[in-house]
Amino acid sequence: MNTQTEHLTIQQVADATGLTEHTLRYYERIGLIHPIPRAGNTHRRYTTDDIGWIQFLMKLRATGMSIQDMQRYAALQRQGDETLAERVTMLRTLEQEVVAHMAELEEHLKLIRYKIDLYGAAVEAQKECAAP
Amino acid sequence: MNTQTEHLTIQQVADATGLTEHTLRYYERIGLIHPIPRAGNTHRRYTTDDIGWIQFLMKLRATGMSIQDMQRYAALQRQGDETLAERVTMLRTLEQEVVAHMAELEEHLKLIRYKIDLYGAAVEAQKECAAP
DNA sequence: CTACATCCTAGAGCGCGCTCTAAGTCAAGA
DNA sequence: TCTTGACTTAGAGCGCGCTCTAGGATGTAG
Repeated sequence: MNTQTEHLTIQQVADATGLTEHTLRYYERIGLIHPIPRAGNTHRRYTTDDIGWIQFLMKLRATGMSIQDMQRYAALQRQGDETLAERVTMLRTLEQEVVAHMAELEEHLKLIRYKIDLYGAAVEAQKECAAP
Repeated sequence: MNTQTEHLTIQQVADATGLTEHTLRYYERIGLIHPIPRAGNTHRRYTTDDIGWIQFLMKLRATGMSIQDMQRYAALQRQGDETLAERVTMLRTLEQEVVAHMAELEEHLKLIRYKIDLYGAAVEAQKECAAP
């Protein structure tokens, strides 16, 4: 299951994920990321698995999941398999929220496009009137 | 073009739109809503047109447009027809952003569903093992 | 050994979008 | 006349999700 191959610095992980070093430390502090083992008891050494988890976190964020819910999810994840059912429940809830959000966006997109067409035509008309 | 029929109190507008009175005053203060005329020089009296505009604002917000951009849009709107072209440009930009955002959500939705299926199956397997 | 980059922690600060407070005005009804 | 309650303003406060600072420790190349 684990494919921990490298020992990556925080900078490398920042580059790989697009998060800043600040944010990576912050995520660890608030429990979104497990306590990263240290080289010489100070400098963090991440694994490629950690990058995978961080990228998953970023996807959860991008769907609109709150930090609080992500903390809950991360805590469950760390507790192991007996929390699978609860995690599935969380994901199902998220799925429904995302679907609803997309439907709302779709709806608003229609209005935006309607206005673009309407105003776009008016702009064309303005140009004609301005012409000799 | 205008269909101003009623003179509505701020409370009625709050009820009609779902915004709070606080937020309505805030939106007016920062220029998202034009200065609402007053009854007896104090109490605001909205029109049904105002409600339409506010509902449009709420849709812009729901698409993710920032307050700053909405201020710009509202200012253009008040300047009149010669700003139509610029407003169309803003709407086109917004359209693209919404489309991109929806594509991202769609992508993440796939992952969420994949995990639901995967973990869901694992949960079923757990139940079977627990059974006599 | 020195210089320099990189990393560390704890905690303060920030931008956004509201949300609420305090103190006061005003109008209508008992 | 008095009370009640809806409304007003200016400005403070808040929750979120980072983002940055200060001050210090550590690792690596020359």
